[in-house]
Amino acid sequence: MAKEVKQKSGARTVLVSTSQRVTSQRALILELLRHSGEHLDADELYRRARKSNSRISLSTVYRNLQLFKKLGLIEEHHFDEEHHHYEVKSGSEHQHLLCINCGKVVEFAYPISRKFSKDIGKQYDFDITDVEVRMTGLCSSCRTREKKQY
Amino acid sequence: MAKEVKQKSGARTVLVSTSQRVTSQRALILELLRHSGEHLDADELYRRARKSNSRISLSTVYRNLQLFKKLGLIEEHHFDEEHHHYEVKSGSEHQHLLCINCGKVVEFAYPISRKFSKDIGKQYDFDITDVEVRMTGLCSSCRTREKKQY
DNA sequence: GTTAATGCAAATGTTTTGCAGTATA
DNA sequence: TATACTGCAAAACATTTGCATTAAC
Repeated sequence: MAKEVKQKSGARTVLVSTSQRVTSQRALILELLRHSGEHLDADELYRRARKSNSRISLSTVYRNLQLFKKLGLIEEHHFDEEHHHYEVKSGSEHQHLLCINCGKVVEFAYPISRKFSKDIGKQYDFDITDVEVRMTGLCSSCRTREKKQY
Repeated sequence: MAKEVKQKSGARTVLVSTSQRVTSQRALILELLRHSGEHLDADELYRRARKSNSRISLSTVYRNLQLFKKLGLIEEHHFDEEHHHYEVKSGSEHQHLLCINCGKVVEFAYPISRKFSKDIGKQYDFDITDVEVRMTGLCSSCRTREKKQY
């Protein structure tokens, strides 16, 4: 199991220790994920990466996102039905609040989840490794112009 | 906003009241969703539907799943990255426990979520309509043959 | 120098769409 | 009978893969 790593140098360590190569593309993708507060999808990441490296390919982005996920460097979220979104693992548990209208994502801390997951795990005989809480609704700005159209 | 409907006749009412037609395909799809305890994906639903109606098309399945979702008759889940899974709305809050190895899904009740979502909603000025808790881990049977391969 | 990683293009798999025909209201 | 719904085939979309080239070790 890959250990949790949060720092730039940490990511390098993980790559080296699992005998993967530290390429400029990997460094760039991690850099972009780390510095954007948002949750990026593969395509957005690709678009931004091209600004620094115009020859980078979308498959490289996909391949490395998979790798980083496997190594535990990033987390994957399924906010909407279209794309996956990625963010670097922060270490601290955090959950998501999602506006169904504008798609805004807010993170919040949910400290009880640890005790709670222990209980549920015991009850159903599951060895729980991850808890995700997602709340959806209308954010304040969308609420003011209160029209949800289908 | 569509009102919550749980019964067969209820679904018909919703369709009629929104001036949609009650077709045999729609009845069949709802029937299948209602009677399988599992969370089906579009393709599985299609496969099962063909047993009763061999001429039904996959696009009809997709189109109607979208419609039912919009009408609030069913819920959509993104358990894995490949497909969406659907289940009829039960009314009662329930959350999911997911085995990362075999994909088994267990539902459990999480009663605190209502109070909790109220707090979070107030804090971030969100009007929260839906809470989803998803825990992932290893189920007991997968745990016994403890090999997670990548 | 070896071998893993890349870029490209082509393939895959899921979901959507246009349109002519069919069935519901 | 009017028109919403269906089935089909083709399109669109995200994601993956094969392979020759390039770069990290």
